Amino acid sequence: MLGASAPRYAVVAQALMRDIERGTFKVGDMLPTEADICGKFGVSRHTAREAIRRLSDAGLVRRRAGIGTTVMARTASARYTASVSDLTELFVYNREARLTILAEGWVSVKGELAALLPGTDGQRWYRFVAQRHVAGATDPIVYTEILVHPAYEGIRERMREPGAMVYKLIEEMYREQVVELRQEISCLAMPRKIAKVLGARAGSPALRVLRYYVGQRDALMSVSINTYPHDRFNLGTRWRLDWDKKQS
Amino acid sequence: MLGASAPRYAVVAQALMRDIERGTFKVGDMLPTEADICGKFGVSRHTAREAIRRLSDAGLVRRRAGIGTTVMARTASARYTASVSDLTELFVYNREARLTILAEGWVSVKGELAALLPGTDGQRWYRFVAQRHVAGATDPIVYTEILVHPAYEGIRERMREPGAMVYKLIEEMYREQVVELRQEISCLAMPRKIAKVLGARAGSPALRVLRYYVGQRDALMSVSINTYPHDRFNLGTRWRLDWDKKQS
DNA sequence: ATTATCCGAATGTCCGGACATTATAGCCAG
DNA sequence: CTGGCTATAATGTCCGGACATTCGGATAAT
Repeated sequence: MLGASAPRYAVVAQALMRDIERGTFKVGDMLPTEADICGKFGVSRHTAREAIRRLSDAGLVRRRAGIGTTVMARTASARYTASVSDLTELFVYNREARLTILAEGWVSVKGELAALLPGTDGQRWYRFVAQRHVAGATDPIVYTEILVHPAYEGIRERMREPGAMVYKLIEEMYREQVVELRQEISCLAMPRKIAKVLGARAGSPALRVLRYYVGQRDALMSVSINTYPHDRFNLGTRWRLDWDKKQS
Repeated sequence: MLGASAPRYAVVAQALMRDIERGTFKVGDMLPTEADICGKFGVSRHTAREAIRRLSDAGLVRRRAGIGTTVMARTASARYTASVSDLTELFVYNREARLTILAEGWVSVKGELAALLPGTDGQRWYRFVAQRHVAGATDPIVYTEILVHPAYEGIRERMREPGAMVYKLIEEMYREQVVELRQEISCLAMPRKIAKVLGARAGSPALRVLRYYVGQRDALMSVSINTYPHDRFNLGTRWRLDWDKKQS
């Protein structure tokens, strides 16, 4: 399995992983303590810790001071991950596109809207109706409806600045980070009203992208409803395999 | 910055990070050696290593035996990442959907197809035309055209097995892993031919999902072209913020 | 019965030292 | 000038020990 010259901690880690995979230590069980491992393998505590650290890095175990080491997973699951350094990278053309606000104001969350905003029934959110278009192009590339939680209504003063992005403004003005972005993509026939704004044919294929901006403790901060004409949308994602969370 | 009770290695790590961010150590520069850090901060080598390990885990530096520690980035870039344990999770309904092959055979890569398969002009690939449908439903949920590199043609023998997935078969039969999946989503009017198979209206909104399965050394292993009717597609992705590659 | 305190067990932090491995640079012989 | 050897410097591995911190449970006090 491992070469003769493999470091001792690697040998110990390998053995422990094998035991976890075989079920000798089941998920939820406690791994032997560091002292036990030192004794069983005849290594120093430093080496035992180095081995356990590997398991921890791989997400196989969880360590807690005063408690011990708990087995969390049976195998070091290889995962496919996609990653961007900035959310704007997800928005294809949006980065260089300019936002033009068509209308704005307070709305009560009810009916159709309440279905979109879970757990906010009855609240009043601030809404922007806007479009984005790139310099030079005649038609906009997206029609967007942006809903902002009342706690962050202050951003409305700066939404007309060039390059304004809702989540960036919230992070700047309120020092609260967007911790999660949920994105849902579906497809529909271009509604007549939106078609007019976008200069597209009503009924032609269109993409609907829902984006939920979520902060700490699952707090919903903002939602945007984006409608793209079929000829102005293309979303690419690269999913790469990595089992070790390190190894850039 | 750090509390009075912060561990020493954390203090050292913080100081080093600050120096990197301020440009005292620029990207490409060598970080001081472990011995230097021991001296400058008055800590043991173990503590210095623990501190540097933090930087390494954060992707800020790269360590090489015999060389030293090189600065790789100025800031521990917070990244938004999405992750799945299995590629099938990306395919929404596909997991429980059954594949039915409508046609198969060898095709020469040229013209329209060559534009889709970069650098394979003139090769002969194996092609499946298929559909997937879930038990109970009358109409299929997706029309799919699967192209397989000639090196993996052997999978055709097992493609009719229930639950067959191209990339799983390649991994099983050829012991080569799919290291990367590139996915491109766009939108189009449902083509007449496909509409017939799917039981959808020609010209109605449809989603086109292109998937490139890539192995080691950027080797293109398989490509699939999927067409979904608008009412049978919904793609959700969760992007989470994490600056430390650990911290499950 | 409830609360407070103490103790033991486990991981976390930190020190000192020793030798192994890896890569560079420079010297030297061919 | 080229090839190989060696010295050197850096990180990697490993040991031993010590004390700190954290947590759960047992014990004692209310």
